[in-house]
Amino acid sequence: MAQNGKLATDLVQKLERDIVTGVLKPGDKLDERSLSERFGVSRTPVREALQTLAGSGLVATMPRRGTIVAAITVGELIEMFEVMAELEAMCTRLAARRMPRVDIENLIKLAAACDALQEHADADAYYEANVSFHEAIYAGCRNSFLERQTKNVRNRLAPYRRLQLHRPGRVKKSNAEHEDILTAISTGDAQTAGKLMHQHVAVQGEALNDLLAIVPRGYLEPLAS
Amino acid sequence: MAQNGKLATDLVQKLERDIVTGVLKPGDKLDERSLSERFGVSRTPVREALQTLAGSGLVATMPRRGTIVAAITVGELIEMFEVMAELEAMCTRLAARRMPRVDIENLIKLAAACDALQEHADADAYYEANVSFHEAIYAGCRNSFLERQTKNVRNRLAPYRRLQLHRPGRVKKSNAEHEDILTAISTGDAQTAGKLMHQHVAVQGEALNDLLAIVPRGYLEPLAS
DNA sequence: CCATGCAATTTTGTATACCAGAGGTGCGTT
DNA sequence: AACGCACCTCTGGTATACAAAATTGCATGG
Repeated sequence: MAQNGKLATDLVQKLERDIVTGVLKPGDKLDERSLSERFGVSRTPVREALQTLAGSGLVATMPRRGTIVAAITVGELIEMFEVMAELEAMCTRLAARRMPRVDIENLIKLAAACDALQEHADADAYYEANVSFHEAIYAGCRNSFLERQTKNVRNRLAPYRRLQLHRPGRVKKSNAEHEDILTAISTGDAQTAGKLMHQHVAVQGEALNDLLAIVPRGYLEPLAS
Repeated sequence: MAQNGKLATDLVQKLERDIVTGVLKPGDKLDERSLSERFGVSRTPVREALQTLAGSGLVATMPRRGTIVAAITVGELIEMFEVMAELEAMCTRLAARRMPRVDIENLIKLAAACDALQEHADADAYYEANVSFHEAIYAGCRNSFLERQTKNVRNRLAPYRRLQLHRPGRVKKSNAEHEDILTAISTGDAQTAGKLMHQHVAVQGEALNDLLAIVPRGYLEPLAS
């Protein structure tokens, strides 16, 4: 969407990856000079990149105060999960109505991949597979605007979502829910598919209280100061 | 969200207003040098402003080709209305559950204001009143993230939405729908309120075909080139 | 010893200068 | 006369230099 110069675009992607994958943590300071030295470019493209990231909500910049990786408050996080559940439910409802057979076949494979990885200890691999499954559904809604919007919110939640994978028994249950969603989509039952997906996502938001007990103090609210 | 310098922020607001109110039309070229001369600043803050606007989707910039006011294709427009209907429905469902009495009283006043203006020829005044009514509902959902998200989509649709006001009989019907939504919210019937709002918004999207007959050729698709 | 105020340093915000790429125009050739 | 190539100009992209503001640390006074 936001097409800037080549250098700036590269930076956006690199920083985005670092933020989403957790290399950069919420609250981390993003100093323009250090970044420009680290990537061997001047401050101008760095600023453009930060600007773009601020637009998508991944970083927050306060005037004359600098830029940090967006540190979402608990309240915001709950709000975002509420919206995320609805967006994914909408994607799923539309996917149930519009997804062509061949794409559903592919979706089945992706769900199977999640299943295959659930026993393994490699949380990252499972996480990736899970993302692929969900993104395939986004694509299935045949509404590229909705798809972008949903991916955007998901990206912003990503730094926090990783924390929730470690909850015991959740992965197994999550996979079972995938199955149910899949069959609902497959039979074209849009209402059921949407409702199931809504629960599937909302349960993560509702688990925020549990999650807070695990999170290191000061991790979620450094922006509050 | 995207906090840049003072000058750049001013520019963002000015340009945003010009775009949303239709002073700048979709497809209009936004030349950096002209803008910097016109506002008496250098190109740097202008670029930052354009960057921010690109992030929110109001303008589109192609590398080495310059920046134009976002010209949405008909397909995108339909997609966006589909999402808009859902977002507003969600706001309304939540508002029905969470809106405090005093805010509902205010909402009643805003609906009355719409009613009062429906006879007048002044389309702009009615348009503003209508926006106020809808935004009061956004605020009522008590989810500031959802509120921002919804306003953003509304802004991006704004340049096109104005066209649809002139459809005969629509204003009267629209006001009647406001009444129904209002009573549903007032009685806390979230499901009904949401459904009514969804229809209220979606009907505008469905009317796109009618609308296309009115729109000057080349107005909607200049981006396609 | 602590608090308050001033100064220096660090970092962001703005301006300007320079470079590279894309598009248009004009001339030459077929 | 038409098509193609080359050059030129115009616009965006990048770098650097300069200015303003905020934080921090030190010094001085209570």
